[in-house]
Amino acid sequence: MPPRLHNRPRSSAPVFAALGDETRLAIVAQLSSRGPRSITSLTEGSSVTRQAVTKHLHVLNGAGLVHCSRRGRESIWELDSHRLQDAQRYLAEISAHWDAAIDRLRKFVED
Amino acid sequence: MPPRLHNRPRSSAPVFAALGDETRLAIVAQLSSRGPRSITSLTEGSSVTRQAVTKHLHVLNGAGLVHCSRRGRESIWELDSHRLQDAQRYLAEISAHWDAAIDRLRKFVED
DNA sequence: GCAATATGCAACTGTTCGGTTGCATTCATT
DNA sequence: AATGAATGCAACCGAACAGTTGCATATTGC
Repeated sequence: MPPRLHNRPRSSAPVFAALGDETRLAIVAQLSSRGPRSITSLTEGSSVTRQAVTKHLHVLNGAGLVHCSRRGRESIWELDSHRLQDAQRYLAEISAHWDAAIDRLRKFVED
Repeated sequence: MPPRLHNRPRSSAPVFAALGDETRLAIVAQLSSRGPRSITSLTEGSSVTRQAVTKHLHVLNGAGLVHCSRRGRESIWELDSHRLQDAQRYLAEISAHWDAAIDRLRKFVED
């Protein structure tokens, strides 16, 4: 593996921000369940304009959650699960840590 | 367990939106690691105003991530891990489902 | 070549958001 | 009762955001 510089752990906040919109979350869910799709295909399932979907895709791309590849006249967007898993781990750590602390507190109070 | 009406599974988008801000994520992390705290105590660790912290706490509260209880002249804010775990599960499902689909696709292509 | 399809780009709009400042209120302590 | 500490409330501001419309560009298929 090549050594990578600038490798400090980036915050998960941008990922959460990207997922914090109903439309975008729906896009992510659709990509996850129905596989890589074109913009028009993604727009059909949505209630907003194609351009709105395009914008959301770029936001998701900026958060490292999706990437696209051109195929003919359409661009196929695909999910990228790494950041998703990072965010998931982050949440797991926080709630686990919290629950452990609460448990300790409860046992302490019960004495 | 009392039967709860209006129990349809609420979207995780509001939770993600609440976590999608650096300041709020820092507050959550601080509550998780240092336990329930007052607003002033949370403000000390932050770079913004007390009122800003207050606003963020209300946003987190709106997403069901924290709750507060008055003690004397200070209000103690506490983490609420349920929604956090919901969101975590949601992310786990999405990425797991996606990875499984990708695996199937790879095996299919390799034939 | 031409019509239809798929996307890209840019400007514009109303709303939400993060943050601040100023002032009022509540509570503890002496 | 009076001072200080902790919080609540409200108005305000600039920036970011979600979404739209209009038009340009590229690609497919007949």
